[in-house]
Order: sequence, then C-alpha cells, then structure tokens
Amino acid sequence: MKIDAVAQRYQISAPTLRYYERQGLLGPVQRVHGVRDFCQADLDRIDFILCVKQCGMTLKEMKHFIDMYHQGDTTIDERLAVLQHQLSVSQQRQVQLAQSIEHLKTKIGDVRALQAHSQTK
Amino acid sequence: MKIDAVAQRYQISAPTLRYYERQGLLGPVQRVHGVRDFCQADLDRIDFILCVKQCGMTLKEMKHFIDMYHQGDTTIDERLAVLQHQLSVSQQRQVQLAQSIEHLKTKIGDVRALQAHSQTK
DNA sequence: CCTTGACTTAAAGTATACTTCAAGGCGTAA
DNA sequence: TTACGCCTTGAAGTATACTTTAAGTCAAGG
Repeated sequence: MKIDAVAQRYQISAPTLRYYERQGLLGPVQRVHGVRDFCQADLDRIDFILCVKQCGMTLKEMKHFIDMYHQGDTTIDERLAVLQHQLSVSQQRQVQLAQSIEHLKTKIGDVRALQAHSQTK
Repeated sequence: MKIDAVAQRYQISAPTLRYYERQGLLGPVQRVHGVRDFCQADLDRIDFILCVKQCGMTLKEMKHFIDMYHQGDTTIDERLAVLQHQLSVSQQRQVQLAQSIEHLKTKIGDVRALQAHSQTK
C-alpha cells in the first residue's frame, strides 16, 4: 500500500506519515524503487498510534513504548504499566470532558435566555 | 484577589494568567499600586476560559467570542452559534475518546495475555 | 533605612506536532 | 523520448500555548 492510499484510509496527511517514520514511530517502511510500501504490520502500527494519540499520548511517549516493544518480552511489565497509566489518564480526561460539556450546556442555556429576552424587548 | 491566589485556586500558573490577559481574554484586570486585583467578573471569565478550553476551544476562538461579547446584544446569535458548534465538536470528541478508550482496553488485554504466556514458559 | 518577597514588564525561548518548500527520481502512456 | 504524476529527501517554516529571563517596582517587617 502506497503512502497516499494509507493517508486516505486513516485520514491523515502523507507528510504526517513520513514524519512519524522519521520520529521512529513507524518502520523503517519497506521501499519498492524508493517508494514506501506499507505492509499490514505498518498499518497495525498506525492504528495503534492513532488510538493512543486519541487517548492523549504524546509522540515522545509512543516512541518510548515502541522502543520497549522492540526490546522484546523483558519490557512487557513496563509496557503494560504505561498502557494502564494511559488508560487511567484518558478516563480522567473523559470525566473532565463530560463535566465541561455539562458546564457548556449551562452557559448555552444562559445565552439562550438572554437571546429570548432581547427579542421580546 | 492577587494573581498567586487566583493561580492556586484554578491550578494554573501566574504567568499563564498574565499571558491570558495579554491575549485579550481577560480584563484589563484592575491594578492596585500596579499589582493585579482580580474581581469576581475576572474569576467568572477564568472559569469560562477553563471550561471552553477543556471543551477544545483554542485561545484564538475564545478571543473572538470575548470580542463579540464586548460588542453587546447584536452578537448574541453568533455567540450562541459558536457555543453550540463547540458543544457539538466536544460531543464528537467525547464519542471518539470513548471508542479509543475501549480500543486501548482491548490492547491492554492483549498485552496481559502475552505477559501471562511469557510467565508460564 | 534597608532587605525581603511578591509582584510588574517586555521579550525571548521552549515544546509539540506538523506543514511547506525546493530539488529531484522513477515508471508509464503518448 | 518526453511529459505527467506520484513519489522521494532534508531542511526550514508555522501554529499553539505557554514558560523563562532579565530588569525593575513597591509595601511591609526588622
């Protein structure tokens, strides 16, 4: 799979994919005549990156995680700890987001009341 | 209320509060002998800023919103539209976050299985 | 009176995550 | 063979949101 197809599939730009590879999050992706050809493992990796990115993990943290992954079984405990920590952080964010959304709804209600008032003047 | 007290109360740094004022999100906050003295309106504003920030609004967007607020009643419709748009964006993020959290839980399960396996070897 | 500590300013620096640019290579259709 | 389109590279540029630094002010306590 070439870079543009991958970019389309995951809704990210081709330069971003190249950037991820440069940062060591990906590959090195195999080249055919110098052109990247993403294999299933690369796609799975992108899937992982996008997932933990959504969960709030930074590229630096991902790099650390991936480096541990390449070091093999001895790092399983730490990798598990990192993922569990990230889960807990994400769940906190989830709660905070829910609160802020409720807060925002209240503020919208306030503005709506003001709007109704100004229209009846 | 002086800047350090406000900073402590909202768990943000004093330089960040000064930065927000410089960006036009706050005040100008009243000074007593050159020292900022935050009034209730300022605190309410900070509350608003932190809420919409949690919801994913950028400082630029907040600035736009606050500028409209200062322009008065004629901007109510647009302000309401901005807040409703932000609500919808935040709710989308909430859904995506929930999905990514589930995804992450699955990945944690996978690693845990691997871990159990390597221990029984 | 003088030191201390908390505040002030403007400006420069940092971190994160990309994006854009300039110059160029490769393979296929005309 | 030449033009087209998609790909390549390294390096520089951008956006966002702060943080840090340097130099200085001011009121209160010893």
